[in-house]
Amino acid sequence: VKTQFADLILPLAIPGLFTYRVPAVLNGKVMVGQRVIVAFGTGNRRYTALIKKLHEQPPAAYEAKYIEELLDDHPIVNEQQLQLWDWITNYYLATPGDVMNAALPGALKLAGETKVMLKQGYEQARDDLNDREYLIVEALEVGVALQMSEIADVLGIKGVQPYIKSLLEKEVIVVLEEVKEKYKPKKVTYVGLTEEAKNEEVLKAHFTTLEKAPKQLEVLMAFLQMDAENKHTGKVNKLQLLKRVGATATTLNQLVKKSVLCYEEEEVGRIPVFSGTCTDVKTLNDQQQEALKAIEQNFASKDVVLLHGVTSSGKTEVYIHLIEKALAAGEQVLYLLPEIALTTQIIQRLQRHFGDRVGVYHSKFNQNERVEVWRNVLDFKPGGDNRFQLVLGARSALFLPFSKLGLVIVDEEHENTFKQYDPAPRYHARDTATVLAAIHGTKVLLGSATPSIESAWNAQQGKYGLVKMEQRYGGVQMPEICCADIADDTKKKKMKGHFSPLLLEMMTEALENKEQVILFQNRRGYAPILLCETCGNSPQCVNCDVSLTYHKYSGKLVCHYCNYAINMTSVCPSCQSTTLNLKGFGTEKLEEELAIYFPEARRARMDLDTTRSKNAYQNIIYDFEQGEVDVLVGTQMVTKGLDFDKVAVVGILNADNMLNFPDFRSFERSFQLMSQVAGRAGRKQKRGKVIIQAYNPNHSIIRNVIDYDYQAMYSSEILERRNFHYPPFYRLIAFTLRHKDREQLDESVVSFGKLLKAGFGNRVLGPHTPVISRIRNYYHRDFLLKVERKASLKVVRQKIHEIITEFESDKQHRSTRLKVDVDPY
DNA sequence: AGCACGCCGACT
DNA sequence: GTCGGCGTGCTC
Repeated sequence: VKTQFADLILPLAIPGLFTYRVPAVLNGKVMVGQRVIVAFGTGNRRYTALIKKLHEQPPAAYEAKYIEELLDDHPIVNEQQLQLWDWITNYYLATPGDVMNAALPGALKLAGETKVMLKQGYEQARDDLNDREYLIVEALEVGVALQMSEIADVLGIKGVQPYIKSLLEKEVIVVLEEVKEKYKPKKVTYVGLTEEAKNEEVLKAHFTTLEKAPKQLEVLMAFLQMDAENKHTGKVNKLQLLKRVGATATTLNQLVKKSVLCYEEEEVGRIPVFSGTCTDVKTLNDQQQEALKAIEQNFASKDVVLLHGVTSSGKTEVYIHLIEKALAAGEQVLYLLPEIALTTQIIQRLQRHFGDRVGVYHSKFNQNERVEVWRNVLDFKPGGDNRFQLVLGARSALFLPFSKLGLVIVDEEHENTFKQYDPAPRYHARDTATVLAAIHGTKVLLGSATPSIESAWNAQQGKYGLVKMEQRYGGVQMPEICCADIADDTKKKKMKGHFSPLLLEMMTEALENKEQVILFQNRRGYAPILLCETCGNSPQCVNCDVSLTYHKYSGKLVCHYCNYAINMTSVCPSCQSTTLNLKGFGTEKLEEELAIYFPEARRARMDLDTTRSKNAYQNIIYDFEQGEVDVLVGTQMVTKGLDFDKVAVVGILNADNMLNFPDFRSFERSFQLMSQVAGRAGRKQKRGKVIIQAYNPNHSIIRNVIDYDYQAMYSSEILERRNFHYPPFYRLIAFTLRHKDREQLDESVVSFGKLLKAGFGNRVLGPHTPVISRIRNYYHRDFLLKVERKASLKVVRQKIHEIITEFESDKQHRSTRLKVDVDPY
């Protein structure tokens, strides 16, 4: 038998794979896609690695280490996934380890904890120890094994390694390499009759003896009753039983002690089983019917179809029909949504049709729940009755172990949250989804009311199919949008706080009619900055190059980049004068002004600060839905996933704010955001109103929003993009250099710039100092590379690799951090 | 990423 | 003198 070798992906940001030797006992048992435990690096730390390739070539240049343990009987990652991982690694210039880290749920990556404990007979070496070694021994004498970090705490220093090494040599301690399974199955305790009590005579006898213990008798009776209700399965949920009787576990334990009842544990899923009944899919109206037909026709010749349908045109119902067909064909479906649009509303709607076949996967799920979804998707059997055959998820759901995808839907396709910023791999879920679909030989449907310029362009070029839905469902009218000129209102002193007379009037009317209002302000906090009128200074973050933002509820000035915070002050820190003034405003301030002008209205605020806890977001939406709230103030979050019937007015407080954002996408994004919030207004009975407040009401984008003219926005943007070499005509790759020392950074920037320009000439823009030039004490500089869309990506990638290698080979730049972002958003 | 090795400043 | 800081190189 030949010795096997395995090329492994390690969960680290190191390029390439590592070859390990398969021990004889595992020969023939190992498979690609299984997890193994290996020692890696000088410290022999244990990692969970994944088998990428098996072969029989012993490495020539080094002696391979052995695989220590095989964790899975069957692969947990399939061939299609590995193909996708490869594509992401290459396209986004990431490492295999980066991709593995993004793809595998944390609980599947076992933590190798190095612990130490005292060795038998350590006392002999006791006199031979220095102070620190003695301290370690003393700490260990308590009897528990300690982690390296715990020992560091005991000593109060960082580098404990030398002492550990010395203690090992003196044979005072031993090292334990503990690899812990992180996933813990959830268990439920059931109660059943013991074998002897199943005999009727014995049970009768128990009844007699228990007459003196009425509470126990009551529990036993309840057990028998519940068992009968359960159709005599012989087991009853312990907690339910206790709840029914109002007894404590002590009573039940007595019965167990008397061998009447016994406990048994059973593993259960954490994800609740859908218990409602499924309803049939709804009949589609004419527009939906046509759209469905058009999508299917397009799928015959195109891999991707863009469904451009106005807000509440009934896109979801079209999706449901397509999903139905794919599921009926025994295939899996992936339905991607931006995180914030994944509300109970949409989940319940799909569950109503597809019941238990719906699975959900997003970032608010804990690690154990994620593993359960993963395993369920992995266990998919074509043609079987499968849980999680349809997965509704945020971008990371792309990485689930699908084996037979029949359809991928990317809803709200234009959303920039589909792009992962940090950490690597910096992938775009929409673009990755098209690759995933291709691997599975299936189709992608992109949906949006305001498609991204890229997708619209692809559709126009015939690369994607295009299907439109232009009417709102049920004949609901589009809201009337008007603009308030707040420059003029300010000049004439007609503004009340940040409210224009027009907005105030509309809100008053709506509230009088018991209708609801949504206010959109794309900035959280109370006021962005505190400005000193005397010296012009404003309190800055000590770690980042930004002004601190005032948060009234906490009485603090907070940095939105690193969370550094100081107490609010009434004295200028730089000139000691008391002429401090708050400039600009955020959601919190808006909510407060609301209390002044609409004291009667019930208010709620929805932004990052109010939705940190798991259910906060759902609760706010629920309250608003139930009419418990009259005015909802929020950031971007209010633009998504909300379908309300009573919203009469939507106010956009400061449109210029987003239009002036220094980014080539700011017009596109402003159009999308404004159109999306506007879509929240006016449902069944009445035409809604949208007020856009702006200093420049004649801005072309605002006009486009008012006229519902996507096409005009698209045309002018396409022109700009073509002229100034932006996507979709050019591919962008952003490079960011970071360093704690500004001079070192500048030196690196010069060298890197030279290399980049030597390779790509005038396609390189920069160096450029970002708006926030320092974050968490690191200074930043950017370069932007624009390459022609038709240029060979392989060649570009190769060149970039060479440039980076050359740059990093110069020791001078060792401590400069370089980040590469392909298709930055 | 994380660990070891090696070279320089502040304490006994 | 040494302890402990951090820059540099390597990991199958």
